[in-house]
Amino acid sequence: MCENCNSGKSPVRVRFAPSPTGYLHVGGARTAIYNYFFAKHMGGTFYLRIEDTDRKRYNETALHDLMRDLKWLGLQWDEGPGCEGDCGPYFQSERLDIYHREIKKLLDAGCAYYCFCTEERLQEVRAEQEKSHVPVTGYDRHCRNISREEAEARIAAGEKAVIRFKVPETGVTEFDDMIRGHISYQNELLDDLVLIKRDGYPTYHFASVVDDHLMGTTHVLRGDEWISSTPKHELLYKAFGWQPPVWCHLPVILDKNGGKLSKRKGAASVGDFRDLGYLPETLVNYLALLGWNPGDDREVMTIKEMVESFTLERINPKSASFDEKKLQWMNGQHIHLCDDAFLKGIMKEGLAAKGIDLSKEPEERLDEIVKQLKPRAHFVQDLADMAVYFFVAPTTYDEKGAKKHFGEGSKEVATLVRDMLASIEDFKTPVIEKGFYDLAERCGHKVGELVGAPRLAVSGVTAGPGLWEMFEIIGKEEVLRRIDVAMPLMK
RNA sequence: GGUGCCAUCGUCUAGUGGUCCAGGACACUGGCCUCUCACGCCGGUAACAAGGGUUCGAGUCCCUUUGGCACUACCA
Repeated sequence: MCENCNSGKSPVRVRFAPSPTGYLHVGGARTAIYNYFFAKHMGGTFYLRIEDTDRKRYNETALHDLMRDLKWLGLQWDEGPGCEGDCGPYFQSERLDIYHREIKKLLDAGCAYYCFCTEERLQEVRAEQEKSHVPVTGYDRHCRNISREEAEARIAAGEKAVIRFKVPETGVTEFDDMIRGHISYQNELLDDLVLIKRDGYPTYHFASVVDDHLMGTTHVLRGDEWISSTPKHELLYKAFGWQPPVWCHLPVILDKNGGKLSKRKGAASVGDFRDLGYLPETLVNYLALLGWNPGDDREVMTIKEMVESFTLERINPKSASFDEKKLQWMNGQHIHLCDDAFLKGIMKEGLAAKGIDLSKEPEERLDEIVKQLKPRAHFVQDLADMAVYFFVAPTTYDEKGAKKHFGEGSKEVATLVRDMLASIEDFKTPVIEKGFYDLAERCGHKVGELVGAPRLAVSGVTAGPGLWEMFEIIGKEEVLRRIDVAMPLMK
């Protein structure tokens, strides 16, 4: 073990310590983001530790997805699974010998004891407490005074036991939280928590304290839900004679209505948002801003910029509501920030998935399409979705648009436009534009009255890039052909 | 029930006793740009939870109330 990891003036070492039981929730993702930002800002180490001590809930797929999602977000860990460092193993299930070694210290020091209470007895105690409305709840310390000798004899005789922490019955446990300040708990309200379970695995409380110390963790940035267990952890550090880390409890992320963000009600995991078409940069940026700000008015930022500005002092204690509208806006902003070549790649993939063959497409034509679509995209798949008609003629026409643009008189207008276009030799944007303006003047229409029907005929929809640009990209012959095809639908 | 945490526009937030009749962003909305839709630009609506203190002065400090959330497992 690397006892020297946390010796002396140790640089920052932080961790993300998920338990592989389900998908990576955005709340968990933000915890990872803050840990990552802090480590990188301080020039420290960000490590990943897998808290797989619950054998019933362990899920192999969850573990795989978790690491995939973290990498997708760009939060590559410096140490952890796949990047062994000096403090491994990074799976708690592989550290059982360590926990047993450490629990012995506590047992020897009289800070922990064996407990033989059955599940049933515990339930009865709990039920009794609930019924009588006693202010102090939790384990009644039934086995607290069984001597070490007696306990070991009973275990040798085949009895099963857990090991509990001997929490002081009086006094106050205090600690400082980086973002909430000073917090204190009366010890009498704390119960003797289980450290080692009946199956020999440690509980979260024990394993995380032992590992955080042994792995040299200097700052613990974790979810709010841990705040009420922190006095227990603090007491554990004290029992071991170890220096506790700097605590930093992060507020929760709520849904639009202030409730829990859950899959049932919509997107809640990193994977959900990826599937929806969000860029990882967007998600990281948005999540980071949910509870933190750089201290100035910047909002759309790159990961590099956020790392540079990140400080714990600027994290908010207040829980925040997730606003997908703003996320959407921000995705558009990040799409603007992407370079065209990258976006072209995404568009090509999307089009290929739609069965469109791009093998004969000149790259310059694809570049031009990306240029036109980029400011209009809010989701990554918008690029391919909006690009389809550049390659395939529409087979249907937007219903509302047809009502508006294929109505009385549209055939006449379309014919005029068609003939004008047919007469253009150099089918380029400025020439097409001039053609429209000249035609408008000639026939006494406004340009606006000339574009609706041709746009719908050629693209099938009413919204999109500038018509002249669109026509140039699609090309003269095809534009004329599409207008001809739609002509019978006009009146 | 107990304990703890939290509390500025609908939402994310700035604000660390005077420079705040509270600033920015999203959303909403009026307008500009314009061949459509976006983008962009200019404007508008909109908040210090309530009540007590402390202070010459409070969004900022203290107390109470209210509300929200978390924990109260041999799950994390």
